[in-house]
Amino acid sequence: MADASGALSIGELAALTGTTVKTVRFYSDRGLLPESGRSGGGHRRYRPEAAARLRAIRSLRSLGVPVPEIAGMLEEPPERSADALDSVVDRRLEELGAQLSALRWREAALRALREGAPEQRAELLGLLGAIEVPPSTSAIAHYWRRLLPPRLSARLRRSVTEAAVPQPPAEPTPGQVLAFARLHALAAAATDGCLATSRPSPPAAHPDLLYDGLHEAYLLAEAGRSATALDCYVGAHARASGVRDTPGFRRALLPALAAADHPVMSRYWQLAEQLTPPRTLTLGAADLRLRSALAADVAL
Amino acid sequence: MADASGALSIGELAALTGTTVKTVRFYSDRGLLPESGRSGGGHRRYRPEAAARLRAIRSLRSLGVPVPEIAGMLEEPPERSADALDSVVDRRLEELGAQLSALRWREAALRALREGAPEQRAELLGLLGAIEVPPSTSAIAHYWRRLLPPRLSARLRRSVTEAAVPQPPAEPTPGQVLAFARLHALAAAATDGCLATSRPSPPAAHPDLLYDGLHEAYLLAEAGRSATALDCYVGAHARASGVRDTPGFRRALLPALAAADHPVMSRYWQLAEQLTPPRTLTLGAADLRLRSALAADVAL
DNA sequence: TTGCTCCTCACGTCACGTGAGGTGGC
DNA sequence: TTGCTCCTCACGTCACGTGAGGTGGC
Repeated sequence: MADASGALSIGELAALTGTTVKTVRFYSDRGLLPESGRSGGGHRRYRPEAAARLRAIRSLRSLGVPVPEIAGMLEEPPERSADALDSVVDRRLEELGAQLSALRWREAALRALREGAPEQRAELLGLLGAIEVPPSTSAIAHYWRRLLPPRLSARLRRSVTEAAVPQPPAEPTPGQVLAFARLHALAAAATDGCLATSRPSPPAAHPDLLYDGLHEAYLLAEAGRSATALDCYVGAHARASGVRDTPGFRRALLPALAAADHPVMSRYWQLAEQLTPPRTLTLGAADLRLRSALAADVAL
Repeated sequence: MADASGALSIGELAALTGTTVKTVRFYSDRGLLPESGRSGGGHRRYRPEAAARLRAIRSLRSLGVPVPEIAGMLEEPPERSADALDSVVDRRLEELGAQLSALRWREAALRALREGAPEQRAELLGLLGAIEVPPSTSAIAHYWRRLLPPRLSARLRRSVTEAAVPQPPAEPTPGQVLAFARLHALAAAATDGCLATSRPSPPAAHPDLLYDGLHEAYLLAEAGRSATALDCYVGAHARASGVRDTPGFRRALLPALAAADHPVMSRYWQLAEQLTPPRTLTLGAADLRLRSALAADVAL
């Protein structure tokens, strides 16, 4: 029981707030909870206001705010305390967002592992273990940077890479985690292996002309403007080679594109599609669509 | 470089697998990664197979499997290893589920705090800090168990409590977290305060008859069978008092119910509704609907 | 005097990372 | 001999919980 002056012992304070003596001692030693003094025998004494302060500390702790941050907050003068709380809460929300996406990714990865056939497990474990949690696209982006023509401008190198590298979804399905892991493995193998020489398109004399034109063609194709898109697509290839778009060029273009194809690329786009939001074309799918349009056009 | 026999030094093994020497040493000391021996100077040596084992360990770690569990798995004989992996993965998925719901709850709680007006912050912090993360319904269930008539059978006590206590949602909105926190505070205040004597219904001579009948009436009301529901509702009250359902009883029932009302209860149901799935009636809403039906019936 | 509370170390948790201080191996 | 690798302690992380061994206070 509190004495006549209202001072509390550590046990009373703990009981009053539903914590433990050990916890109160811990905060006291860290300076979060000032003692009003010590008794003759060295026992801590607290003022009644300490209960409210302790409850506030415990509330913040239950929301995951670390002890040093709480200490910093409590040191602020009263007029700054609202702002201090705000910034602590905002920081916590950011951290929580990152933790949540990491856990969601892990959960989907574990499900992918469980859903796999027993004899696949070892392979799956290797694939899944090779990606970070949460995942990083840097290996895939690096793969693209090496794949693009060396003479491509930095601007196009950046924008093509951005368009070609799928973003890991915030709430991935097991299949998407697996697709991402396979993409990662594909990129890693190509980067430090012999496949680094494969190219998504035939070598072009003027890569900037080619990629700027392709970009426009893909946008037109996605917007459903097939005829204009095809002209733009062929025109880009023609300009890149320094020639004009003629029926003969169109006939020759198709086998030239097919010759530059690499099986790894179709695999890449197939995986990337699984990571792409619905109703959005990957670059690979857009290219494929334009090549069919070209084939139909040439066949006329 | 590995020597003629293929043995690896700790640094080679680390480089080969993309880990650090410190990490390899750690697993070695824990017995997860057997050394093939030591060199004259005490340097660890590893067989080439150690790389695959180390990669498997790192994969499992990246999925959050604790080191002792990995150690247990690796000690299993090969024919049990698939099962061992399964059970490790299942256990991890369970833990992850619990962690995810705790984090989602925390996130919503922090958002609720941020969305509140500055002058409310202290009160909100107190409310939110009083509930566990993830939340427990036990305080609210306890409130109900004390609230129900002492002579009610254990069966009905359980089923009424189950129906009256809302389940915390798996993906709560900030508003829902706040509603749950307020319910919790309401229950806690009533349990250890003077409000524990408030009753949701007038004292009944035969509480089992009353609650069984009310349960049926609520189900009928929820199914849209209003007329039958009203008869059932009034009948339950009549039987519980040992009388028959007459026009006079109906006229007297309405004020009797109103007299037994308590403002805390309407607050309770208002909060509970925010935690109830859409298109589902709370007991309170069902009761209210039946009382309006009774009022309309009496007014005829 | 008997319980109960309270005190101060010291250690454990989990998976390593970071030195310190010293040595092996090409 | 010079770098580089490797060795073994020992300590730090985070927020307490768990004793041990001793004492205050009614």
